[in-house]
Amino acid sequence: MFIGEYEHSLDEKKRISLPKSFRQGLGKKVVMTRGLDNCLFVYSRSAWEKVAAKLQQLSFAQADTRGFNRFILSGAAEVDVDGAGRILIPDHQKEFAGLRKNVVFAGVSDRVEVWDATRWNTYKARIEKNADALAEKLGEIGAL
Amino acid sequence: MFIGEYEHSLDEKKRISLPKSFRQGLGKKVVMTRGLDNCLFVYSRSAWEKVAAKLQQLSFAQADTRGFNRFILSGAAEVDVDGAGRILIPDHQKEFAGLRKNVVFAGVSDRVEVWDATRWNTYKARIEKNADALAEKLGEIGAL
DNA sequence: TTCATTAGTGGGAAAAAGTGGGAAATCATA
DNA sequence: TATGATTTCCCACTTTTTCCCACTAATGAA
Repeated sequence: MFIGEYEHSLDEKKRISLPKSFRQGLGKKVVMTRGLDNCLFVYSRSAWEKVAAKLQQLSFAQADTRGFNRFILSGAAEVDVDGAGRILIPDHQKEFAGLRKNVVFAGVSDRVEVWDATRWNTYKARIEKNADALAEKLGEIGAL
Repeated sequence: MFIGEYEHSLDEKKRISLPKSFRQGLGKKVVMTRGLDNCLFVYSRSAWEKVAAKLQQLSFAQADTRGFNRFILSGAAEVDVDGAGRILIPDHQKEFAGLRKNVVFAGVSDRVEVWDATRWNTYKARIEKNADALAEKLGEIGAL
């Protein structure tokens, strides 16, 4: 269970250190994928295998499942964690998530999300503002 | 399981190096076929045999499955990987996929796709735009 | 306060991946 | 058989990646 928010910086070699508290849960090899709202998702290898197994059941005959597979799989990357606890962000993912120097790691239950700090702050401001309203909605459907 | 996106360049001799991370999974001989959406599919020999077996199960009675068989099979070629990890793209496939100098390799489950970089970027922009709809689908199959 | 420890960061050197091009070998054509 | 074109093999250059070490700021204990 990953929780918490950490801001780290991406260096010129596109390396970034994982927050210490996430390292054990993620292991020495992680899989990063394109996520929603322009962030990246980071999974441990075992968590990723569950996702991958489901995707393999989809056929390539339909255009939308082809697109779906390409979005998830070609947008993913298996990444090694180096001796200092850092990972290397692939170019296409850096671009997708609009990462600049300041990057936020956010723990969200079974995955870690990677955000550009500016985008994160904008997004966070919005959800903080709407938190009360969201809570009411969730209450109505019996989630809380 | 192939994942990730890599951009390499096709040289004047129509050679192109396979991304390092795909080489082991593909082996020393690969099968390339016409793919869907104007890209090429690259399979390892063993993965290709599974695809071929599935195609053989399709009936010859219907005109469209005959056509599909021809599309895949007649456009296929077995290609050797050279000492530097490069393959030679046959002329008709180069033309089919509209490959110019910049070429993208995309790992998609059991196959590697080969795209002209420009076409890929256009296609990718489209699927990224539809990410929300795709995400709902992901939710349905319980993958995320 | 001082010292030791550790997380995060930066940079240099070695290694490897990707790329280009020449020479030998092969094939086709006259 | 001779000639030219194409293919194959090999070597070399350049850029990128990897590995390792070192610095700094923060933390906590003595």
